[in-house]
Amino acid sequence: MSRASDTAYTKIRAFLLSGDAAPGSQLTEEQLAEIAGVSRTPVREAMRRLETEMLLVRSPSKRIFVADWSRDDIDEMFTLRQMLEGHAARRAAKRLNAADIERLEAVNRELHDAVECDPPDVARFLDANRAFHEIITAAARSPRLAQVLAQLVEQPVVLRTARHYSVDDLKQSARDHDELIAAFRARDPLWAEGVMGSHLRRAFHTFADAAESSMAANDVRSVARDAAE
Amino acid sequence: MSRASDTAYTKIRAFLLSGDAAPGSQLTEEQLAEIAGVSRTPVREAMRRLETEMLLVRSPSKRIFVADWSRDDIDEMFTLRQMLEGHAARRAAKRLNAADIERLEAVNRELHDAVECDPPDVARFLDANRAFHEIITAAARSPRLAQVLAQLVEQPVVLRTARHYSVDDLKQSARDHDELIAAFRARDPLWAEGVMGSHLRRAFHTFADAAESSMAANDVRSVARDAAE
DNA sequence: ACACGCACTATTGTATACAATTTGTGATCG
DNA sequence: CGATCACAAATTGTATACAATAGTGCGTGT
Repeated sequence: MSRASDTAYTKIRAFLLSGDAAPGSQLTEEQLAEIAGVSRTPVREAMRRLETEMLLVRSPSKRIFVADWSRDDIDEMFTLRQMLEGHAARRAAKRLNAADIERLEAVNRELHDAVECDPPDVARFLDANRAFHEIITAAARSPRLAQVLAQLVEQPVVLRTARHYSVDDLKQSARDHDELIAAFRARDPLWAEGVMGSHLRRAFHTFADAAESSMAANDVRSVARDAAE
Repeated sequence: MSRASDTAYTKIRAFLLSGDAAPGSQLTEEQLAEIAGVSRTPVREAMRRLETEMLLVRSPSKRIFVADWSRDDIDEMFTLRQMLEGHAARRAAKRLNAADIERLEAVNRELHDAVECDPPDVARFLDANRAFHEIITAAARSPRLAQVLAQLVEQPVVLRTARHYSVDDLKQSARDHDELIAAFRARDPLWAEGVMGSHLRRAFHTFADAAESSMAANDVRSVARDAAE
């Protein structure tokens, strides 16, 4: 993270996830430069990245605002992820070798541990979860697919989702991973795709249910603030 | 196109498609700045965009090279497009209104005209084709889907593909569009998805066949140069 | 009172100079 | 002869100053 533009990216991203950034509010390059502690030049590069990740949006007159996702946006995100990660799982099933599966199991043991300790360690869960999905994406051996997915898997959403998980949800998530590994061992692409699909779709509903019960209006703003505490 | 960074984007892109840029060759920011006639700052922004579109590639040491697509890359691109545009067609079938369909028909009449005149007007065909697909993508009403697709539909590939089209291929393409419109009129999502799928998959094979027969090695370089004349 | 326009402010866009990093080259030593 | 280190050249990265543009508010004329 030595490069200033990477520093800027990381810090601005952290700022956007911290909850101090109200969705829909305007930001200026200078503000962000101050937050990141670098000049505007690297900030602009970081902004481009955050824009393609849709964490920031630009008005027609080039001013920048904190993204404000509707429930439909989140739905669409999970739908696309299901389609693309399902495809990744299908390809991975044909390509994963014994060593890869070994790594998946190691990561998933870590994930189980994070869930079963008391209290569950959500940060560790998230790390292991991300590693797990990344191994599968990498095994699909499709650079474009990997790139598109990276752009689509907004960690803020994953984070918010995980915060709404009950212990049972977390355990079910770990069991999904177990079953995925089984599908990979069997080299069964359709099994893998199916498990991945229900895994992600359930995640969406966990999020949507929690969001609905914890907010008044039909958007996710209050959830964002809630999750950020 | 007043902004220098947009100018840079357009000009560099044109340069990359012109064939003067040998795939795999290194470029420097300064060279590109000269080509675009602006300073390095806007060039860097343009480069970021071209990088996410995978027209440019960066080495680990941050040097930039003209992208060099393998046959597998192209295959993967069409596969992802089929998946995502199929999804778009499915959604569009449920959302297109009478006016939208009217516009689709107008664009497709234009496309038919471009094909049926002698000799066929490939540039007009490409314009109409792009417009047609964009109407459908827009009708899917999914900003993320639209963004991902825009990134995936590399015009260079579409261009190369179209250059290999015979008159019959062009006519079949126009007929596919006719059938898509019929599916939309019937509001049948699965019909629309199916037609879109075969439409794109056939395009891939037209490209792959032509590429194979017109080159010695197992890559697309010679095709790229050929298409660029 | 309201619309219009004009100046002023805030913000983004571009160029350039300089710093940091990487790569290439050649001399020196084993 | 080959490896390695040091230094030079090429390239990318960052900061800053200035230019262009969009938004804001105030004053004036009707």
